[in-house]
Amino acid sequence: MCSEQRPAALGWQAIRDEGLRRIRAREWAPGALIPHEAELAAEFGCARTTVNRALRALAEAGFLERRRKGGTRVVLTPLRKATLQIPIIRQEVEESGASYGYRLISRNLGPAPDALLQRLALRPGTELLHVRALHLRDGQPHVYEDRWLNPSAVPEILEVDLELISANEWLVQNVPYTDGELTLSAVSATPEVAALMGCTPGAALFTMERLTWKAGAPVTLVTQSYAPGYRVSTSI
Amino acid sequence: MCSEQRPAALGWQAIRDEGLRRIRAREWAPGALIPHEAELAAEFGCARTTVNRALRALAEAGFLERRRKGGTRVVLTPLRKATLQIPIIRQEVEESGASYGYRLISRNLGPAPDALLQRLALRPGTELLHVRALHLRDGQPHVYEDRWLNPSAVPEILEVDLELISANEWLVQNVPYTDGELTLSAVSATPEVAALMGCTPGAALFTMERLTWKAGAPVTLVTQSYAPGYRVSTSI
DNA sequence: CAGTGGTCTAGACCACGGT
DNA sequence: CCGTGGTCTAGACCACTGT
Repeated sequence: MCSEQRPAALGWQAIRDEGLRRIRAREWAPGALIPHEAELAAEFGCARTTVNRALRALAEAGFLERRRKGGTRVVLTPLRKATLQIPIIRQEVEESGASYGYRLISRNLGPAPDALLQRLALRPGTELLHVRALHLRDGQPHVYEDRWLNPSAVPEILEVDLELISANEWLVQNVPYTDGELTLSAVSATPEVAALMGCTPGAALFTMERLTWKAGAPVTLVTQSYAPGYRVSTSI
Repeated sequence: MCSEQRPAALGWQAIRDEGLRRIRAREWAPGALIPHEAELAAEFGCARTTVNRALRALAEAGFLERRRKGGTRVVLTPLRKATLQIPIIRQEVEESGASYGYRLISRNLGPAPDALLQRLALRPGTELLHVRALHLRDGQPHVYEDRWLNPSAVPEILEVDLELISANEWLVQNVPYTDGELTLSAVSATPEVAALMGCTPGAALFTMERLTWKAGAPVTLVTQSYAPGYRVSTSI
């Protein structure tokens, strides 16, 4: 009946899945090169673009490593990746139906510790703005925040009334684009933090540290410690 | 000189950046619809495919929400996403130049607590394999692991000698594909765990809990608590 | 039903980076 | 140099879903 029958069109997801199967089955061995895009396109009977899309997805998921001219290799150590959403604390609190509050504890402009400046790649003696604050949830301490800001990267921050808006929100709304680094850890509450948070000294606090850069200059280093019992979930 | 001059070709990244700028500048207001792909393609003088690529990137990054027929909206709550790599403990240890060791603490097959079974959506009375183990780094306790396995999902696990290979590695190598859920928290070391880990009771332990599913059936629920001081970093 | 995003194609050019 | 992946194009058809 039909003379010019095309092979059933494979979607890029099908090709991705088949690639994943081959990786898992060791048909594509760890560390080994896999066929070129063109070759796979011929095998699967689709356009190279489609293969590209599939292999790109596998690379983003951490299964493959791709280099121009170098070809595509199966990653030796298949680290799984999880994407976790970094909440804006106010929104996270309000969306859970609780009321949000913010309390500034201290705000100081002055020379920062040398160890910190070294980490930020700043000259010794540079002045930073040091801000400590508490995020409240239904009036109870929810997150303790310790933040260093670099006025030479964001001079406007010195004019902001940090009693009214948290540095976090001001930055999100006013600093164009930042790349940075996120570090997660568990920290024991110091006596001082325990007093502020209303928890027992030594309690285990889930802690996120964010270091952000704007055009090569450090903008802020913030450490946020959540009240005991906080959990963050994501699907993998 | 040149008669048919094309406008300078914009890469999809440039369009993505311009889109991000408009979102940040509120030119595309939170919650509002943005122009169709075709419209933007006309504006930027490129193919719709290119616009699609850019908007898809912004959607994956969490700034936009897209629906067929519904159009593309700016997300109301711009949660930033971070992807973190879930290490295979053995590899993480060995790559840092340390030696890796694994010690099985206990292995019991029997009825599981009802609360746990409820969480796994299993019938009360179901038997699970309960495995506790220690991952060692240079002979020192590094991670305490408490794991529940569902033999009805992976019956082969009952035949595996868990003294020789950690359940984690066996699963990675033998269970085809799993989706699941990852939960991060900070936990205080119980006296028993502290004794096993060689740390002080109450110490803050960074803890990852993973619940994985295979075709609708729960495979394993594992809680891994890292020795004090552990940090996990990622770029954002 | 109709509008919007999702995807595929065939071809082309380019950028990177091993050899 | 030259092979490989990265990307763009113009057009097409499809899938989902709001009206």
